[in-house]
Amino acid sequence: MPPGTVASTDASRLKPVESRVRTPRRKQGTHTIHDVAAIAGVSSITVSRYFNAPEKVSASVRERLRQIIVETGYVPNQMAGRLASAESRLVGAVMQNTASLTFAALVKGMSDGFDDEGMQLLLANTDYSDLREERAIRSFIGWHPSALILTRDDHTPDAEALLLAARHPIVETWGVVKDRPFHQVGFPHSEVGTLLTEHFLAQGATRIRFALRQAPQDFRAQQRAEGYVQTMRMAGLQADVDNAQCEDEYEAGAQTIDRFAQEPLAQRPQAIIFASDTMGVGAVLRAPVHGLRFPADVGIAGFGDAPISARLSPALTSVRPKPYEIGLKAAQLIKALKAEKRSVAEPSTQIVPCELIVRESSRLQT
Amino acid sequence: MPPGTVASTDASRLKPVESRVRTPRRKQGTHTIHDVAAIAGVSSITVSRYFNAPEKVSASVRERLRQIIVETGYVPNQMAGRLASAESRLVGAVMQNTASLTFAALVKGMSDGFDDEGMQLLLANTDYSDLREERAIRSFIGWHPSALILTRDDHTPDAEALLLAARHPIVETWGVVKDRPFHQVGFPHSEVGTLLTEHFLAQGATRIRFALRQAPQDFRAQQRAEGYVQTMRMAGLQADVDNAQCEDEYEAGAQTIDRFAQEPLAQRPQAIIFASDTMGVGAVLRAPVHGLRFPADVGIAGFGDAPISARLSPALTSVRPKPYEIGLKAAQLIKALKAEKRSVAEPSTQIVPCELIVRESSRLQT
DNA sequence: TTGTAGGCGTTATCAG
DNA sequence: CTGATAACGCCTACAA
Repeated sequence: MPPGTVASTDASRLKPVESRVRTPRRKQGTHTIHDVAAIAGVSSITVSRYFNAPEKVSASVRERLRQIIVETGYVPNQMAGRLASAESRLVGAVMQNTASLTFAALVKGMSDGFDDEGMQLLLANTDYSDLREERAIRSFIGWHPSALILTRDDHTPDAEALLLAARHPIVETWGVVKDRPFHQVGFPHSEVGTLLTEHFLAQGATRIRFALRQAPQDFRAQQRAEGYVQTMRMAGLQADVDNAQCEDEYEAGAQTIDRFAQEPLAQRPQAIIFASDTMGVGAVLRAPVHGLRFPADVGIAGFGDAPISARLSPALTSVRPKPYEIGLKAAQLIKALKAEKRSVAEPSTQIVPCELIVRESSRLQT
Repeated sequence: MPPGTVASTDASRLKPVESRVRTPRRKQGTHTIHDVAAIAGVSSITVSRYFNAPEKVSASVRERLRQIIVETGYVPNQMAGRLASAESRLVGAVMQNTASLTFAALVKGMSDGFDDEGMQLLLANTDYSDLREERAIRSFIGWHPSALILTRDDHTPDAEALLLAARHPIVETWGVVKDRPFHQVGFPHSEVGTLLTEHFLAQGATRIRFALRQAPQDFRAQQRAEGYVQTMRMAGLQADVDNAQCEDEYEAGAQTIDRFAQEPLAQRPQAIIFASDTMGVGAVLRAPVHGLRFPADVGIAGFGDAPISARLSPALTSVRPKPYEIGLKAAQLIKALKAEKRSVAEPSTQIVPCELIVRESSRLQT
């Protein structure tokens, strides 16, 4: 029935004829599925099937549609399609700091993971603010996403409630902690502290320091420190956490070394674990000022495996996380859940372990 | 009218009662605007106005709705809203390599720029492939985005055609080149080559080399080299482009220095411009092997102002691009275009200039 | 393999 | 300031 025509049923006759007064709202310039169908002389559902289940369309019709679609440049309207099917194929990802290499790699992993399947990634940045995270979650929920990917586990109470009420999978990535009601992909950050502490313990060190930068938002660094503290305690040794109060991370590492240089030789730690490679690099670059050499004067190590770490002298021992793999696995998990339709049931935990990369900086000469 | 009830107008009586045969498709569990309206005893359009134009709703109704919305946890379905209003509030961003710091900063700028306004960012990664870019553009177009942000200007012919036919703003970012039919925000990469070349020319250098890494995808580095070549020609000097054939960028810079060290003193250039800071850093870290010192033996400079560049010895002279600002300005441009509704008309070009950061590595001692 | 009818949840339009 | 009605463009359910 072409637009503008009114079906003349008995019912329509009951009303005055001015019933067709509304002006149509159709945006001009874009073709609809009906246009394509009309040109091809088929019904619109056939065109729909051409896109969503081509095997159900006969080869001849399929070929005709292919041509018409190329000629007209028709692209199905996702808004309409997703509304009708109640399946958005949109995945919301909420990042703490899009600009950091780690989160950027995470995003790339997700992006690559979703590249097939026609899943699209909705991205939000929060700058470590839980309130901005809540805002982002709220916005995303309006899009009825196929899944939400988060990068922290300490949400605001309102956000947590929203997530618990959600009807789609929630995946918390990067860190992994116990007893969360959502899927998790990543690794426990405390393990990093443990790994590095054990590395030095195994070499016979007893005085090991952990150098942290005061940055309340980065609770992951705090978790790494906790792993260190616990491991030291288990070994019957005293934990020694150095807190640098410095905006700049390189400078924080440098200041840690400045303080170290002031200490009497006998009291100095044999090893320093930096909360991040950035701090470790800052330390390596500052050392010559004090005539210090690593690992001769003190063994050091970091976390993150920054590209520069392997190239410094001394090369910096580090723990390498795998953010790209984590992003990729999160995407794969979501695709698998979607395929199985067991979306929300039994949250799973997937560990993507870090790797200890031992380099010159941590080889204690005992 | 609760679902399932049929209004018994005269018209409905004319048909047999089996008129309500279809099963409703409503997803259970989510509230709709009608539910909220029914509870409040208003019509659904009033609820719509509560969200989109609250000032048009009386204070008393507004307060009642606020409560009901909190209680029910109602969130408007964006899919339906955007379909009806034909305004998606979705912006598609196509990045070449999400994992690089530059693109990550670009994304953060956009994200921050759109944080208000309820605009959402759809992100795609292409790994420098123009075919993947075309795919991403095609997917995004189905979402009828409010704008598309791209990070290259050499699209496939099909992609270019899609973009020209698009009814929303297209913004090409990062690089800026002449005679494009779209908005552009960024800077001409050739200018970077010019800037650095002039920096050395001004210090009296006549033998200046440009060190490039063979990486066909990174056509921006090529553009920087071209700026150098042109500036040298204008100065009546001979261009001298060194091509490193190396996957790793640090190593490429190191190899450039290896080659330099082999050259007879008299023939050596007085300055080397690296296509990127990464190469420059590789050079600085390799120099001690050859007993070379910058700038005493040769002045060097890079591009990108990597965080480490300022902290090396010697500190590396660099040209600092402003990816975050570029992303932010692209977002602001899109918001402005939306406000003015002059979406596609007269493409604009907005230069976000780079900054030359002169450090020790390039101070020629003439 | 193809088609018909109507719903998905919202907003534009027009009327009070 | 509030409401009735009909789009928006596609897809599910059912029918042939």
